[in-house]
Amino acid sequence: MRIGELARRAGVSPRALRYYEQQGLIVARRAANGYREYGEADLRLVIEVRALLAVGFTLEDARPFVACLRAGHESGGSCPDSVAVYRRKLAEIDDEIRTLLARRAEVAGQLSAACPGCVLRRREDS
Amino acid sequence: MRIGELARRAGVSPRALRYYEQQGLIVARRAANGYREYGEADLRLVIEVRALLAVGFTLEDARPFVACLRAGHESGGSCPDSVAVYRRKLAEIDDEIRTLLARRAEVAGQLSAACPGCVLRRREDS
DNA sequence: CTTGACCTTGACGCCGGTGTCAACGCCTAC
DNA sequence: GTAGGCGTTGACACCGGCGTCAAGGTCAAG
Repeated sequence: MRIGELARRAGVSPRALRYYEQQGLIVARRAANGYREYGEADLRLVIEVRALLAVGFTLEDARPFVACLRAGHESGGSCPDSVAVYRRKLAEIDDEIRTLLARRAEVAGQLSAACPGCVLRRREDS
Repeated sequence: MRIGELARRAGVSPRALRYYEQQGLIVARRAANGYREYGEADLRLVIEVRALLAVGFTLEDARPFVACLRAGHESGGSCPDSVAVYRRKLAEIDDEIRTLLARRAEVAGQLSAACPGCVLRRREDS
């Protein structure tokens, strides 16, 4: 199938697919006229990438997953490199959550300091 | 004082101060030779802005705080517009935290699905 | 032959807060 | 005079994942 059909089926834009190829993920073979030709397996790759992007992964993060699928594994996350990325991502997310919680506390503190009584309506702000 | 001294005292770069001015915050008066001239009050403004940026506010968010300080209030957060920004920011932060928690759960779920036993070492992943 | 839907590559725009460089002016000290 | 340490404006670079437009090639249907 060509890029338009794959894009429709995967729910992405052709531009995104070309970008993925430019980044070295999901490289298509070319027809005689220069058009990109994709197979069914590529649809799975795109869906995997989109799922990863949706949960905050970068394209760089998605690389091992694509490689894992292309290596024939049923799940993109079942290879050691993918698992490593999973772990790293979990750590990053935890860091961000901690940062946000600290910020939230800081902002809430500033608010209650600048405008006493403004935050009181809630209970668990101690 | 001129821009270099203010920058040193506030712990920011002259470039940042020019940018704040370009954005309409902390506009300096000009000396005869065109140099920016700042007063002590401006130091407080810069410090306020930096404190807000440090907790995730944008320059746009910082605007009411600067206006509040320039209006003579002791705290930049004690004006109604500032309080509104505080509240909005708290809501935004809470949203981000919720999003991150959902992502964390999703990633942890995918990891445990792709690699059963990888996540088991911890207890509170239910 | 022409239309029109599809494809190609290349390149700029976006967002925010700067860093960095260019090319120049001001002012003091030697 | 001149060195050099300050200031000025203007403009490009960055990051990521595309959107969007430009200018053109391909191919099937009418």
